[in-house]
Amino acid sequence: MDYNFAHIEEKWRDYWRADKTYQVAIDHTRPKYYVLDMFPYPSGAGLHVGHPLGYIASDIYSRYKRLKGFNVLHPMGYDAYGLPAEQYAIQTGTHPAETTMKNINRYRSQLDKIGFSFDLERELCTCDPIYYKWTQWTFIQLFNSYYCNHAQQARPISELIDIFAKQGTKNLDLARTKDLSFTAETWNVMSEKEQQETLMNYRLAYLDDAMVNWCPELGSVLANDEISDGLSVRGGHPVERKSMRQWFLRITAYADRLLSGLGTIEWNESIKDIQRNWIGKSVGASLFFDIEGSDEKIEVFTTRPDTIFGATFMVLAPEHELICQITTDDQRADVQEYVMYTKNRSERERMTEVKRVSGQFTGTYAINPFSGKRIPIWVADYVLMGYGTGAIMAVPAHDSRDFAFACHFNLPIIQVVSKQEEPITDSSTWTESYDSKDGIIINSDFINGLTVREASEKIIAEAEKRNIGKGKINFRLRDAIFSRQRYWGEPFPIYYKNDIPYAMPESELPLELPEIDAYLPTETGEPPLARAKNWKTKEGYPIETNTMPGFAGSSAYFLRYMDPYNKKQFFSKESIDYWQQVDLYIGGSEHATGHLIYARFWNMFLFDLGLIPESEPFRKMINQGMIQGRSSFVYRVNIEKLAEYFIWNKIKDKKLGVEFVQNFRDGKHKFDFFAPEIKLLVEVKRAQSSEKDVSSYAKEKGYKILLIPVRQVIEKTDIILQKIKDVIAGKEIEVFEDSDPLKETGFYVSKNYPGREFYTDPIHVDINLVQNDVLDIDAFRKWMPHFANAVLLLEDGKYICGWEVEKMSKSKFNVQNPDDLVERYGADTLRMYEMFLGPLEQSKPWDTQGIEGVSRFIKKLWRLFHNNENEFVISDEPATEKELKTLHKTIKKIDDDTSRFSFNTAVSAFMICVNELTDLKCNKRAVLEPLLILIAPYAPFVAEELWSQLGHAGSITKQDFPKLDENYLSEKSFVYPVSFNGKKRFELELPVDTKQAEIEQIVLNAPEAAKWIEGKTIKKVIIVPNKIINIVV
RNA sequence: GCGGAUGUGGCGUAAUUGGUAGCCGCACCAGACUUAGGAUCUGGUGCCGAAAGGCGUGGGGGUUCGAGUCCCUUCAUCCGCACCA
Repeated sequence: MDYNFAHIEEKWRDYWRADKTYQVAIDHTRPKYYVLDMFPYPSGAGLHVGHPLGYIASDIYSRYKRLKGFNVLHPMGYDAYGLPAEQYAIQTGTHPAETTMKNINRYRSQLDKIGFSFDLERELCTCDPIYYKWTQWTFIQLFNSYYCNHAQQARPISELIDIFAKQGTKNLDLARTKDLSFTAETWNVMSEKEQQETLMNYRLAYLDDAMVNWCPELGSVLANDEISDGLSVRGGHPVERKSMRQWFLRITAYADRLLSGLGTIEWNESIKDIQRNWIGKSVGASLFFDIEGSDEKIEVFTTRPDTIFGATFMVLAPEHELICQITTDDQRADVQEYVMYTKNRSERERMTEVKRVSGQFTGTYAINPFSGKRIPIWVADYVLMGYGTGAIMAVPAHDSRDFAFACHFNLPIIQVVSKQEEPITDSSTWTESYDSKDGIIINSDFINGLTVREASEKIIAEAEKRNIGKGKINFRLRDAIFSRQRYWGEPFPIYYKNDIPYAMPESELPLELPEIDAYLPTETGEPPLARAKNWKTKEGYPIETNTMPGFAGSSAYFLRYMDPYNKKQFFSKESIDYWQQVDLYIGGSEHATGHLIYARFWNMFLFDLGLIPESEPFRKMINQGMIQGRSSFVYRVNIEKLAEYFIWNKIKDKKLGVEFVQNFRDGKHKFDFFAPEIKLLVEVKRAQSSEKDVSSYAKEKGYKILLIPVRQVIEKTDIILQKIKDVIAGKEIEVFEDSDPLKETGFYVSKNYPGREFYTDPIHVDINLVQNDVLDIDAFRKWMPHFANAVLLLEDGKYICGWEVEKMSKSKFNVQNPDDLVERYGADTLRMYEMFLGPLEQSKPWDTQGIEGVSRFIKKLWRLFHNNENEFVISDEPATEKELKTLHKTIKKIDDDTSRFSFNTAVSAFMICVNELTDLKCNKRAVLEPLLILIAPYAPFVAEELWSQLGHAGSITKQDFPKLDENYLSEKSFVYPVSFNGKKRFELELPVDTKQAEIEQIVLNAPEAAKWIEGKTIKKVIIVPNKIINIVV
């Protein structure tokens, strides 16, 4: 047995590199297929076992597609801009590029070990100027574009300038920041500055003042997904709201297309749902309410215009601009106090105190435009300024939040929707609102008797007629803040002339990231780039000092892989025409509301420019599950005591015929067990320190002694018991010495537990076994069967320290490094094991215990080709029917499973196949050659090696997928399960072409059947040919 | 609260249209070989039962000759969003 994976894998890694086996080029004779992984951010911790899961899957699929005759583009690169490198730079002064390159090199070598079939020539890196030139270029295109809602398309801003000059804003429907309305005359007399400011209202990349999440500690603005519970995800620093001038991308212009596009792509429904939710389209109406004693109107957005007659008050968000104006003098102090209170309430408090009702009456009334009733205007922070208009009409009868508010402040509740078939109840006695849209309108004048839907339509039509409102669609999606006050990101190709931002000429790209002396904001709070010397254009104009966020570089990288060295274009027309779009994208679902939305948006924009043929970037996507860390809570167990009890219970259990005394004391010595009849001392020892002492004492007394190193207790119980039996049987034994009892104890020894004492060992325990911080002993024994009969001694019965199962991370000390596994088992084993773990899309805890099975499987495969002396033994004799049946069954199964990404069952099929061939002692070339091709995508190294041993030159990856011959699969007979009343009772083998009537005859007369039929009448016999026989009695 | 997903042996899992529940692997048990090897091989292994047999896919109910699979209901866990009007 000599499967030397280390040697084999090194050999083929070198071969692939030298041969450029995986290099691809445009080839019009073959269909293309583009398989993409989400490229990694190369963190300092290196790759962990969760990373390769998706990469292995995509690699198997790529290799599979190649065998199937496709020209496969399968590239890899690095998402190199990111906060960790910058943080490290701030702390140590190391240039982020240096840290990043170091990490990339580490990642590359780690990936290389696993045997991925990436076209390494196409590797890209987002922080490389030849790459980010095109990130900047795309930004300029966004800056120079506006969005026409009418055409549902991005258009050049130059076109808009012409339109403004001719007709102003008349008849235009544009994506915009604010509603502006001006004539051509007004436009034409505007100054350059005014015109530019106006254009800013329409650009797809624009500047605006915005409340942002400012983190003083990091000196940076953070995206919503970079914040959790009011603290920054990185570092956990407090985050506050602050108004700043920021770059935005007008992603909201694409809200509808981002939503409808989901219908055209093969993505996991749950990801689509997350995106739908994130975009948050609501159809409703915008209605205007008159304010008593004011010329102003309050605009509200509602999805339930049908309930307008039930609106008994209005609520404004505390930031609403009209509050100051409309508050009456006697309420002013209270309202101001309330507004201040909500302002100081942190984001976090607001989130955690959702249930708490608070608000303040302004003293003013509005007029319900339909009922004409006076309704009070309140201020409350359950209304958010960021959604809709920051004002609502409150319908307490049919909205739970309004209901809670009305109850708290004792405001009237009017029912206007009645569930059909239910009597109308007194709404003042309600304990909850009726929010359902299922019902008939009541108490509502001209819409009475209509359904909710009909009433909504009628109200909207009426409002439009009376010019007091209109139908409106609202989105939850916000424009993306695109500025970061950081160093380590793409600089904006923007300069300021008279404070007006202009795009730099494309010919000056890339605008390279300048060197600076420190990676911190300046004293005055300017971003780090403000430290750069001469950060100005040739003409001397200052350049933007913000940099782009992480998602900038990752939003279109998949296009650049198509033509990574093109200096003149983002990508050539030829390459985009050939590669089109990503056919299969594999990555984590955690990017659902970040990267995956931005990439779609970015792609749609490039589509609008006519640069790419598909408006969706990723045709099909698969999200691999998270691999979670295991071992969570750490218990300290007195391992010697544990071993003693364990052995003691075994001895009692086995009834050895000899009485043992527990804890035998003799003078200064204490032994764990003593059998007086045969003078046997048994001592469980952790270390060797006292062994000599003990054994000399035993010798002196004429006792036999069995010293058991602790680790052996658990692992070698049977052997130990055998030893004891031997002694009882009168055989002589020697003192058993273990060379290094401390080295491995059979438990996981935690290096991270600081106060480890001599007698104790921490044991990692599965978190599921811990409830309310206390270990479930019974469950623990089941989990670790070694302890089934042992008494567990936990210190205080409490956990000592622990952490929860969660994503793998370095900080949790449970990172599993794939390198170690490759070193120990080989890359082929790692690859197959990660696939064998379970369905690709499922989250699963990482557990290396099962890897042995896969390792054995590969050795078994090797042994089909080699004898015990490791000589290559392959026969050219024709294969038998049975062997061919096994082969073709496997071809079919692997083809099916691989094509539907069921890699775990494919691995299982390989195991079955190799088991069967081993049983058949098959070493026929005719069977093993096709099998090797089948397995090559899964275990490429060993496949290549055996392929070359079979005498082939060149790589196995260039072969064709074996052809299935169904003839070998056909069976002559079928073993019918025979059931009575649906319960299987016996089996019956019959030729496959047996007629139904004949089957019935045979079954009913079968001797096994008599027992079940006896004394009963047969009601029915169901026969499904070659499936099942069921007899109803 | 809303949306989505998942519940099958001691464990990871399998069962493509409703048709033999538990494939494959781990762990375990028994044995062979062995030096008491982190190697290999053979057999066993859902639960209860000596057996016959019974019970079994989170719980309850239903449809069906037949349900892990379909329907209703309920519980638990995980993920996403979360005062979105």
